[in-house]
Amino acid sequence: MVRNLREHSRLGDEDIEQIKRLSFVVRPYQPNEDVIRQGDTPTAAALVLSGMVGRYHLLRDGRRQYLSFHITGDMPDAQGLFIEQMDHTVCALGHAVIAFIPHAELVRAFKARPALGFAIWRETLIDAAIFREAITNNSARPVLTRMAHLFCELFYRARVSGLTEHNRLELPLNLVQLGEGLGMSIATVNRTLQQLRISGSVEFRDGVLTVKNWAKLERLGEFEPQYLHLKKASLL
Amino acid sequence: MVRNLREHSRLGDEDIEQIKRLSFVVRPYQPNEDVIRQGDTPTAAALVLSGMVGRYHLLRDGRRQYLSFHITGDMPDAQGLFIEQMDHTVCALGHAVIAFIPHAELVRAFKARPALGFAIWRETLIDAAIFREAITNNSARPVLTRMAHLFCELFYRARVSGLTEHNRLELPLNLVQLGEGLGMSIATVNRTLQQLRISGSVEFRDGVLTVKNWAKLERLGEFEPQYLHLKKASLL
DNA sequence: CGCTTTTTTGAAGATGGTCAATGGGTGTGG
DNA sequence: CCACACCCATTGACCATCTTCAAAAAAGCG
Repeated sequence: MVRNLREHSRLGDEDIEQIKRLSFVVRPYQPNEDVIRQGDTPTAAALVLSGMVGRYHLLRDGRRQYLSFHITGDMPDAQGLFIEQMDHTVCALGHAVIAFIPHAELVRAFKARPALGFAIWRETLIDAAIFREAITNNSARPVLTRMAHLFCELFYRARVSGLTEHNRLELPLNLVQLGEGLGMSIATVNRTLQQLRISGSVEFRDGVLTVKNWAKLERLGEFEPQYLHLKKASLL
Repeated sequence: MVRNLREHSRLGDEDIEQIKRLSFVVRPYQPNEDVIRQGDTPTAAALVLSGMVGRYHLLRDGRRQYLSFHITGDMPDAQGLFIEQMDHTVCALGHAVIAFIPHAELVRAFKARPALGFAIWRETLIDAAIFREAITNNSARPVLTRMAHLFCELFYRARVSGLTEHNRLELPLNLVQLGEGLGMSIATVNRTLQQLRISGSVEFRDGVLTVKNWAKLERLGEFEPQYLHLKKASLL
């Protein structure tokens, strides 16, 4: 958590101390298991310790729309701190381990150390920037570009957090979930994956993303990482 | 601003006092004039005093993707407080008047009165909830539902803020901008508007939205306002 | 090995996009 | 006052993209 906040915010020793004093509960999750559901009122904030989680809206007809994907170090429901009712569901994608920090303790820490609150506030703002990019991605880009862009974003974020091995990233998603995130049918997901593979830029198979040619992938996805607001600018 | 924060947050007298002490600069804008541009580093936060503003991403090919629309009382760039570089542009839709409050003063106020900071934090979180809904709307709903949903959201928010006259709302948008917000071509926007008009639920003409049948519009748009996290639950 | 789940493929069809032309309204200048 | 230009809305025809549906192949898993 500390490492992650430092990716984008300056924190003093006392802020770090304050973080270390926070209590928490840890719990593992099965693939596809919900962590918090739409309509719930959480009293603790989740922090991903390992694995991945996703957030999704449930549609009238039972379909899902995935809104974002989160990796180790992310707080996928920080908004629960100041918004009573969840308007979406958070669920584990593969196996995941989550820590829960009581809201009351966090709020107390923010009052003692405003800078800590500002850092987490900033994290929720970056979250919003990622949502904005998803609006643009899903609304205005053709399917190939759209998928390439998502892969760029996921790989880039994982890279910054040190979660990639060389050019590989574990991505516990299936075609259905990819489609539910990108707003395309499973058939199109499959065919688009093939196009990407043929292009030699990236390959996604069996839950592993392998970047063959980052420059090409970035170009295909029209990816410009400024919106992620991370310090390490262009590291690839 | 006070009225708006109170729609969703509890504030004490001292918080209100703190707000009243903030200094600001007011400036009018022409239709389509940019308020803050992608890449800029703002030092003051904008508050809409009258009119409407929109936020948009600029695409490679020069097209725009509108991300959200904001009405009187909104702070469309609160994220600028803790994010240095704008990742999108804010622009006036019709004629608009904007107040600018220096970031430094706001941060000082937050340190003095954490509850005030939490209230504005909450506002940025509701913003994010609106973005999430836009992802779902633009990715997973057919054009008629999608447009109906947007109209529901805009009318509902305006209604809560007391900006509607009976069943009418001034919406300084043209078909191009509607299309750029909903991810559809101008031809489809036009044809979809006609369908809505024929359905007898809503009419949009010459920058005025007229709700003929709210219940029907809500049904068409699969609109469920919980995601707006406003206190006044179902007021229509 | 049988069962389920996931991926892959093909063909048909619908939705929405592109393009091009038309029309209405408004403002400007001759 | 009229002619013209310009912006925005409107319409039609054609076409591309993507979805749907159905079925087969492949991959886990008891």
